[in-house]
Amino acid sequence: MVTIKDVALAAKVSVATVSRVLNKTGYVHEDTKTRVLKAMEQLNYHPNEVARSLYKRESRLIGLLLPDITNPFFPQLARGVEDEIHQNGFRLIFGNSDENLDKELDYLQTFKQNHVVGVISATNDPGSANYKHLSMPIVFLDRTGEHAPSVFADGREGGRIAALEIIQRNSKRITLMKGPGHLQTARDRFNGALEILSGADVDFHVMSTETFSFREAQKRAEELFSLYPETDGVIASNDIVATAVLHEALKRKINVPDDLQIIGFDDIPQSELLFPSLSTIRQPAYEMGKEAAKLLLALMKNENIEQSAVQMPVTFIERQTTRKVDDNE
Amino acid sequence: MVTIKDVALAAKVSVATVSRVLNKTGYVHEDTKTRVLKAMEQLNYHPNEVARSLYKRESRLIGLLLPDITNPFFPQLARGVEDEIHQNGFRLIFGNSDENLDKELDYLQTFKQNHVVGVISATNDPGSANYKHLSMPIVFLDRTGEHAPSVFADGREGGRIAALEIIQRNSKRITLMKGPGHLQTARDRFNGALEILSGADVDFHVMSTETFSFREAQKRAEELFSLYPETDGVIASNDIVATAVLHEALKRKINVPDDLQIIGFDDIPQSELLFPSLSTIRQPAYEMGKEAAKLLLALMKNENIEQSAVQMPVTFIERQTTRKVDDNE
DNA sequence: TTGAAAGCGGTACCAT
DNA sequence: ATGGTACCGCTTTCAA
Repeated sequence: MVTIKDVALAAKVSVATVSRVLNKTGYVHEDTKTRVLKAMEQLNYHPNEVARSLYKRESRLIGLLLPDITNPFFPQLARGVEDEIHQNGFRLIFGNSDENLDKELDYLQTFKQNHVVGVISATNDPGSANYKHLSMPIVFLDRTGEHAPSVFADGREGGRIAALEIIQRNSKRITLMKGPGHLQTARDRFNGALEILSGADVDFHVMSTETFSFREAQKRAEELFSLYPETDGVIASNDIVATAVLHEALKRKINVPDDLQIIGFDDIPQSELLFPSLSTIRQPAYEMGKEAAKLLLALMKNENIEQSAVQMPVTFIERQTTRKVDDNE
Repeated sequence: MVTIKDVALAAKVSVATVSRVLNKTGYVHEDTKTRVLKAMEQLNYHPNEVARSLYKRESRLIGLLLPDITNPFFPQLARGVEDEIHQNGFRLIFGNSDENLDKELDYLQTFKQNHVVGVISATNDPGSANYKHLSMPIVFLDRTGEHAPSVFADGREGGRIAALEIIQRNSKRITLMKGPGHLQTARDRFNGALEILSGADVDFHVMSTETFSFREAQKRAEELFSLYPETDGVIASNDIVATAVLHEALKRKINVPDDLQIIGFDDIPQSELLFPSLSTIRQPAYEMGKEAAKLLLALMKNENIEQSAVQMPVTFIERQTTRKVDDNE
């Protein structure tokens, strides 16, 4: 491995000088700078980040903690984060936490041990002790943060929009699926929808799903249609659940969207690929990842950011599981 | 930050001794060992990985390079890798290469600068100069490696199986979609299917897709049905393309699987969620990730591994886009 | 069985 | 404008 010493030798200067041109700090004569640069070039020198990190007590690494990259909502987030930090010369240490606080703590620990300069976490529990005494900037992603820096979508508004749109399209007996109670984001969207439904002239009932797994959603979907066969509109807690409902409806030869409308939440990539394609409330996942990265980068430079909770807008994506809205209304 | 020095002070020993108990190396008296351990405990000491890495010239980090985590095939791979290395105390530096050799090189470079102990790469071009003089163990993932360590699925066999299964189920006029020519894996599965089709009593024609994007696949699917309306079986180059074909077929009210059978490739998670759910050739992505990690770990310990190209089996996943095979045949 | 000290590859202070 | 050198936190000889 070629070190700063080799470069110094080749350029006939001291390591201090090489360090100066490397970091563009302090005075260094144009000519010697050229010599040094040439030496670096010839030797194909790349500074050892580990040595740097040791002295400066900070690396060019950022920690990213996601519940499970295998869940289709998260890759978009991850990609947004990566694209943004990569531009700024940072790299990612990545881990899946499985919503497990011990695993989270373990990762946070190794992040620290590796001198990461900041972390982005999509934990369910931003209030956990894990984050209390974290001695570095952190931003929470996809989690409503009370006081901590965070980036999240406006779930409550999303819930409202979903309810409004389905009502506007004349569903009268609506089933509102409630996602896992321990997820703030799921609660928000549920409450938003509930708010509108309670104030509208429609019948509705609520059905809970404890996870976002397709398997469980399938079971609940079966129950839905046997218990409430009169349902003509479903507001699902996310796109996975909506997919399960659609699946079951098609299996029962229910006409979607004519006899049953379905609205999902998230707009994961495959929602568009379903047939009929899924109408849903879109969270701008990629952009959220980017925003979180931007916020973290800002936090790293400047201790006091004014706007440290950024709420991203959600939008209704009209596809084929909802009817066209009647112009005459 | 609490350092080894603090521990030494608290335990009234030298840093050397602390280091010894930390690494379980050399002699150290039971009693002093206990004292040291207690001091670590009390101070909540965690060794600085950066300092370690600097001295030893190797970290506990592994580099993972994927084309694009946003492509639904890759998260499974990533998860498999992570689970395996995590168990062994390693962590991941992760990057998306976008199949771009410069980005790849850039990542490989920063991996090195951070003292990663090995890399796992799903590059399209294992032969690239990028990997020629890489001074650390590497395993290629999802890429047929000629001589380098690699883990990949048996694409050729997958192609054969797809053709066999669709023929067995009585498709007579088959369209074989050919994936991007620059991807070895796509070529393999194509050639496997071609091998069987050419030897069978069926009509077939070949259609190329240059990417695996859903957009392009949609266009090609439209063309497929307008140019070859008599097609009664499609072997797609992967599940994304298969999904587009299914989409278009349903749009045209073609009865799947009665009048048209479709077989995909990969078995990405959403293939099961389609309606009708997609019959496909499954690559065990999660297991492939795990295998790659295992292989890398082995490579790191032992220079000479006998079996360094591990080929994983593919399986036909019978779902709803293929007909039941007739028992009487 | 333990400790002193050199060294990993940089950075930054202090001289000159 | 440049060089010498202490230091970042740990590991590993070497001596005691």
